[in-house]
Amino acid sequence: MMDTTTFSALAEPTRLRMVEILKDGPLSVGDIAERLELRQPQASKHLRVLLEAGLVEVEAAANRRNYRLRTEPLEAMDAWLEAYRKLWSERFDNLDDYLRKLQSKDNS
Amino acid sequence: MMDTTTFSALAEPTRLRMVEILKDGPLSVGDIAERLELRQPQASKHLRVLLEAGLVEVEAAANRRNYRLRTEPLEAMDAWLEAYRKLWSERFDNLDDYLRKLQSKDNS
DNA sequence: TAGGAATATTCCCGTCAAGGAATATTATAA
DNA sequence: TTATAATATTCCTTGACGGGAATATTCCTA
Repeated sequence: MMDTTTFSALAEPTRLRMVEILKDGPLSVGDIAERLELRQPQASKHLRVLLEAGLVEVEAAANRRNYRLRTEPLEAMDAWLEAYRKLWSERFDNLDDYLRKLQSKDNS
Repeated sequence: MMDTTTFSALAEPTRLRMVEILKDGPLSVGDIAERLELRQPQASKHLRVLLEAGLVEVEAAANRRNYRLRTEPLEAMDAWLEAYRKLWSERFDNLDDYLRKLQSKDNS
């Protein structure tokens, strides 16, 4: 059973971009706001949602607050997806079978 | 760049359950409503969202409409996750390194 | 301790999504 | 063609969400 909180958090385009930006390392609120061309309050608000979803963590550094990506929810998504991967690999196998049959017909 | 449509669709618990139920094969609206204890209109409405998100496809069969899971959006999620997998595998590697160092210290 | 930079929070407003109930639509069978 | 089963759509209401603007908070530094 997958927690929909992660999906909710990532369903907002700005927050998805935040996650993508944070992939390369922690950033302060100001940096994030600047890169995404957001006003600071909006950045803080979206970061709060990501924080409560467990997708980021904060570390206070002097005046700044550095947000770092947390991978646990993404790992959970990855694990959730596991049950579905066989669906498209099966299809691929079927196609593979089909192509093999075609080839053996060609050779006969 | 990941389309947030998939996340939006899956952010709703009922729709996520629909996807999970459809993993084992196509189902009619009535079957879905029954299994999830939904009223039929709500089932239809949620299925419409999934349909527009490309997460399901419909096939009319007599009086029924059978909804089948489509894997493309899930494959896209899987591909999107790829860029993040190294984040937790790296951590694992670091832990692995750490444990190796501990062990070599023990042996000295 | 006062000032200022960085960040968080609150309030307000408009929009949108979801459920309930009723109704419309489609297709089958008699 | 008509009755009925299965499904879709509409209307209504309510609550949550996101942006803007203003303000509060926190922490450093002079």
